[in-house]
Amino acid sequence: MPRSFLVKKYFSSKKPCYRESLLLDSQTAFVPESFPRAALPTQNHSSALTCYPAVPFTPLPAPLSPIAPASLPPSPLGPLDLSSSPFSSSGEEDEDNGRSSDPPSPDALQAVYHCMYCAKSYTSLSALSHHQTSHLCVPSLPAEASASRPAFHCKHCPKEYTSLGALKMHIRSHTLPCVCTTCGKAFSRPWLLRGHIRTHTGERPFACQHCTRAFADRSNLRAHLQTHSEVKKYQCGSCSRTFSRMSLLHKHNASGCSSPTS
DNA sequence: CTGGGGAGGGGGCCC
DNA sequence: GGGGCCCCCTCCCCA
Repeated sequence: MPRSFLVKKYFSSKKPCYRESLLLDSQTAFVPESFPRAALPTQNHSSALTCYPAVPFTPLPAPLSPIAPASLPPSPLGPLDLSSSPFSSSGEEDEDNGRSSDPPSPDALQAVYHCMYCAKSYTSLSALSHHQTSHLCVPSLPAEASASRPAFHCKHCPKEYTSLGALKMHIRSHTLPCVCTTCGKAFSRPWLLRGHIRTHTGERPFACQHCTRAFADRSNLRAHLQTHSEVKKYQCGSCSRTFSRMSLLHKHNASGCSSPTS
């Protein structure tokens, strides 16, 4: 059984902002100044299913603009909340589906239209309408608001979605159409299969710039990069100790954090 | 017990 | 609308 069907995420209170987290992870926050930025490979591993090219690593050219790690506010739950830094003022990084390349949020302008689900305000009705649709996939909708929305139910599990596309995507996790020709293991998406195939081929296209290690998975490289950082991404709210992984923080908390704040 | 690597899944964004 | 890709997250296992 897929592991993710067993346990859902511990902390999902904040909607992830990928644009923001990408900025933090790969550009600024979690790489101490003593380390240059990691060279994450660009999107050139898409052909792993059919061939296994040697992937060159092109260091990202963006300069370091580090946020002083020592000044990071403690965050008892999950990642350090760097969104509260001066680089992301309230409302500036709108959670408008992560499309932060758009003009600044209307929050900074004269807001006229207020969202009925949250505190956001917009200067145009269209912007408000677009924003409010983002609430319609949230299970905690007001009943009267969700009652008129179509619901697509998964026939394999109790989950339901507001769009057929989302449901189809979910159903793939049940049907597992991507099958490894080597071992027969099935996956929901092709890129998952590609990552799995690397376990057979030994391909490790994601190399650490700080040591000789290489990884088959970008997420694992990212986690590994945390080990090179003196200030880890996840911080205990009680003892301010930092950890490279959320799971380590969970273990730390589960074992009973008795360390006084130092 | 802790830290880290390996493997994998889900949701979301972009093209 | 679908596919590709990304990020976040989790669990398992081992040193």
